[in-house]
Amino acid sequence: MDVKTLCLGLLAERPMTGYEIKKRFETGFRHFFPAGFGSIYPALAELAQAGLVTVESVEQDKRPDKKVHRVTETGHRVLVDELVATDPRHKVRSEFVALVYFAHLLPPERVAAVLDAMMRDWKRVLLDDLAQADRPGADGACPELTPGMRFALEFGRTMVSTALDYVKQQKPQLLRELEESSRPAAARNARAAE
Amino acid sequence: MDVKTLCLGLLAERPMTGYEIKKRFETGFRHFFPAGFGSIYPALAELAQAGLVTVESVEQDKRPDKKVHRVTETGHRVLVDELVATDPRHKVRSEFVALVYFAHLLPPERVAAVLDAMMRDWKRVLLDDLAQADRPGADGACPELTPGMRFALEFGRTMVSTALDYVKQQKPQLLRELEESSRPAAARNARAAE
DNA sequence: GAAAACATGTAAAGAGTTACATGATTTC
DNA sequence: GAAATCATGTAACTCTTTACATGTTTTC
Repeated sequence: MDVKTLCLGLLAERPMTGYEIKKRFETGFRHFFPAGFGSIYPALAELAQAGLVTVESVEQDKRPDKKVHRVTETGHRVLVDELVATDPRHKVRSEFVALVYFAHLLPPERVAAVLDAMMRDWKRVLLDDLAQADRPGADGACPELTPGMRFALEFGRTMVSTALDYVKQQKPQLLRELEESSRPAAARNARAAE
Repeated sequence: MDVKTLCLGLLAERPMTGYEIKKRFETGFRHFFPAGFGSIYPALAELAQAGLVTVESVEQDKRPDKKVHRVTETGHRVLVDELVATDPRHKVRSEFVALVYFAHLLPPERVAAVLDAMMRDWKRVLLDDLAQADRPGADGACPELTPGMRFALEFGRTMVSTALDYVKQQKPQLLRELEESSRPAAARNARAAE
């Protein structure tokens, strides 16, 4: 499954512009399928070329035309086929965890900064992105959430808060242990320098 | 950060062959940074060419030569620089959550199968991969775990079991709700067919 | 007799990220 | 005066995935 299929799925809810789709990816999608303009606009162009969506240009003054995309019948059929054929995978790629894994190679202050930065990020995701997604009428939200959407949203919240709690709780112990194992080395270095 | 840096970091523990590195990626790394032969072998070749590791060929009969990789002094410096400069990110890409998000477009049996497949997968990760990683002396495990490694491992366990628990707990409700919202449609269709 | 473990790689295709390119309006 | 919102896109780069290619030994 790629960004193209996700766009098609979002458009099945209601017609949208690329810009609106981007907003949907940010709120409530970011935590399980990140995508930016650089992948969304080309995806929409391909969908249009394949006849899976139609594009209607809406003029605006002092702005580029809005391009409203609508799923065609073929598009809907292709979407369902694609979804049925997709294997459920779940991949994590975390520079954060990798950095912690190699924490023994880093200065403890840097490790502390890494943990803090990640916690800040997750807090923002919880408060800004995921909190918005179920307010009907909120910007970038879906008018009415299906059971699957609620499941996905709640899954995201659960995972992000679990991650946040884990880091918050383990941080003091990690830093203590790192300093304990680096202090003897510092002592050795000091002796060697004499 | 890419597979190259991760390989360099693993080699900083002790010299290894590509095959051994692959095993390390499978046990205890898979949950936060997946990589296969297709990315590991080219990464090792690049590290060697850049002088960050040396390669020693060890003859074996009836098998291709083992190639043992060792980090050079330059390699170690480059590794630390790279780690210090890396921003902590944490990305999830989940076809699984996407499928659930679009569950209303799928037959409920398919949704049930998707949930079951994912739970099976996560159970295997917990029992096969993550369970091995801290047994010192176990195959593909690190001789002695640093505080950071323990943190990363426990983080993985926490996240995977949280995901598993969430799906296990929410599955009945999701399926019930999906069938409730599809049954009216079936009724409509039946009426329309008369 | 089949499957898994051991052991290395290449090549092409597919996908996503980042930076570039433009520009008015509104809000802080 | 700066930053965010609205609104579109392209192009180059980087990276990963998948399939190909080969072959023995050990375990079930």
